[in-house]
Amino acid sequence: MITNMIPPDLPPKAPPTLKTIAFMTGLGISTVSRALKDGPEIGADTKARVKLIAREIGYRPNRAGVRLKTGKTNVITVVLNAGEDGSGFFSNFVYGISDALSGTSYHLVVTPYSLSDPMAPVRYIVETGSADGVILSRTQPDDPRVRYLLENGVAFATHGRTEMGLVHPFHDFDNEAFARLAVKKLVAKNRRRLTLLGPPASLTYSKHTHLGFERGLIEYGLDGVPLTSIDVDTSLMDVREASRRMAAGQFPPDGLVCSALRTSFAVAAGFEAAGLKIGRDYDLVTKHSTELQEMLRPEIISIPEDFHQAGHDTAVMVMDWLAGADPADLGRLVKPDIV
Amino acid sequence: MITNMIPPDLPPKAPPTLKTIAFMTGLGISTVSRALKDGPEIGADTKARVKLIAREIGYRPNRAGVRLKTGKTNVITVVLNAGEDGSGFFSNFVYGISDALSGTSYHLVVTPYSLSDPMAPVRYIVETGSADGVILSRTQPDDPRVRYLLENGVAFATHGRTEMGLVHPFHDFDNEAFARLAVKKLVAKNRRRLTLLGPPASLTYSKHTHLGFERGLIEYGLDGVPLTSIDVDTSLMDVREASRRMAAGQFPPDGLVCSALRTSFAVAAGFEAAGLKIGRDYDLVTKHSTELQEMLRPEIISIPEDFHQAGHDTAVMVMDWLAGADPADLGRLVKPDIV
DNA sequence: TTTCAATTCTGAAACGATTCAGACAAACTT
DNA sequence: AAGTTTGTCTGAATCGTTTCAGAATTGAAA
Repeated sequence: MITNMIPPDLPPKAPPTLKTIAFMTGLGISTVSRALKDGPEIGADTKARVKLIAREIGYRPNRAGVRLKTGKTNVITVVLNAGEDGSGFFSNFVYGISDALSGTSYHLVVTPYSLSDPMAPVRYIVETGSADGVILSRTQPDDPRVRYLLENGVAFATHGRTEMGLVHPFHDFDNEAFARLAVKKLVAKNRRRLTLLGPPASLTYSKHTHLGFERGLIEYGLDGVPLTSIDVDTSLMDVREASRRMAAGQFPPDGLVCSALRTSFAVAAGFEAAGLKIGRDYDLVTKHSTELQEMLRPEIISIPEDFHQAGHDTAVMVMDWLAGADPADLGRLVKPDIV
Repeated sequence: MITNMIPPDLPPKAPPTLKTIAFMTGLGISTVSRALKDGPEIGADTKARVKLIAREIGYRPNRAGVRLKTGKTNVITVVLNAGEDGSGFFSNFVYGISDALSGTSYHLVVTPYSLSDPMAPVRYIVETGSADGVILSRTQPDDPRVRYLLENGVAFATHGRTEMGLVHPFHDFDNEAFARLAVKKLVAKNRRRLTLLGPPASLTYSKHTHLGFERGLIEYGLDGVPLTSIDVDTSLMDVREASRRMAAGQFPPDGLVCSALRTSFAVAAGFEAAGLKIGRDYDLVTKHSTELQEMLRPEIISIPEDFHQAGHDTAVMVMDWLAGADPADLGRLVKPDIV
């Protein structure tokens, strides 16, 4: 607070506290406290009186007071990686969380981290007790953050699943179904030489995506090779160049499955640079999360993934856990929409 | 905190406080407090001893305690509108802020708001004292949020300028220079019938953009009409449809200036639907903030705007203000890069 | 020897909320 | 009439930090 610009005639008027209400009602502070949270040992009319005044003067519990006394921070932290914004993941995910938090007492704090030390923010949160709950993205099969949070008894939810045999809330998109569906769509366009540009191998959904791709190939009696030199985290320039070389090769794929919209644009650019035309020489299936896609390259076939819902879901799960729900009951796998 | 999963053999081990250090050193709590902040009335060796132990046991001041006593929240809040994500504004801006905050004691909380009530979050922050500083975007010429924050003595910075004759920190992109430069680029391509698809009229930078556009026209002896029925906040579908109709008209423009990348894609899609080809029948200049643009439509001429820097700048300004700097000295207008 | 000042440290109060252990009536038992 | 229960309400302690008003020790000046 900068105080030197408050008009001198308007005294700053400290915000009302329990003491204010206690004074106004003539009651004790502890009575007011209990009355506001409907304690059973407070008379009905007293409660009504206290609540009326509280509403009237716009009383809001002081967060620092509550936090100091109870240890409850009323904060949920989302830990995000700075690089992970494929068209709108970041904003949609965060707004999904805010939507879930709005109307509750929770504030949302955003903590970024570098891929070089994913544990740092999680350790900070645990050591300083700076949040009641945590939301993680970029989940790995054996995720040290998950283990650490469980060991320290902090509520959290992940975007993506783990494979550690540990129970925790998660929201995941069914990437296996996505990849299988993608293969199906390519086969429907008579594509036979398929390839997959998936997520980086370290993330759990890479496995699911590859599995779905393989299953799709088997289902239609095809064989294909997933790319290994590049993934959806590779810089767009490099993806374009790799795609160009691939397209210029002897047997370029005629069907591609790609796990991120922005990357698929780079692929299309690379193929175009090699003279291959989408829809004629090859087809491309990707995920999309914004309406942008059809403005840009309506020729790209896309299957929607809703990051807003992912954010909303994970936030609700964390709050439910904090409210006493069993984390074993919290988890959600979302099938791709078949449009 | 969920406590029921802490291994029973590892006692939770409460984090160290001043009391812990006081006990370990044999000093009083107040001495420890002063020693840690280099108070002048503490002996040099005592300070060294206290600091050594503090570092050793990983002491971190309890935020709630500090906040309760001093009123300082160590929080900076960025107030963002849910709809405003033109390709990456949100994530780049937020990461710019986090970058500036990392290494300081400030946490970043993200508060969304609906366009229907932009004052709500700002009022909440002031009334509950939930942040030391605020960062605003979508600044208007006569912005009630700015007036309100100044009146209440809360430090803040805006992304975009105001025109109220009030002094406050801001970061702004020189949209006048951008629009003028855009006209210049179109003229260089022999375009004569220009139009502008700018920001919504309510935002300050709309004025700047229109002014630059007008000046550009005058400079080259052209006349042109800015669009009024649509702006860069209009839904992409509507922009595409409006653009299609415009392109199908009797004298469609042959040069467009557009203030947002995603919108320019919709414009291009609309013109394409009307059979007009970019580079042949018309040209299009827009801003861009991601490498995506050249993957997608390299034919679109683009001038970069750096939202990461904008976030970084505004955050630093707020912290400087809080540290005692004169807000009159804080403000920055960034010229577009001439590539 | 007394007084004064400088140096270094400490206790207590305060910030706002919660909660435990009572206190005080009024209404019941027996 | 004495004791017990029930229904309401309250004081005090506590969370971790900061800060004000002293206190204790030392050395020097008078």
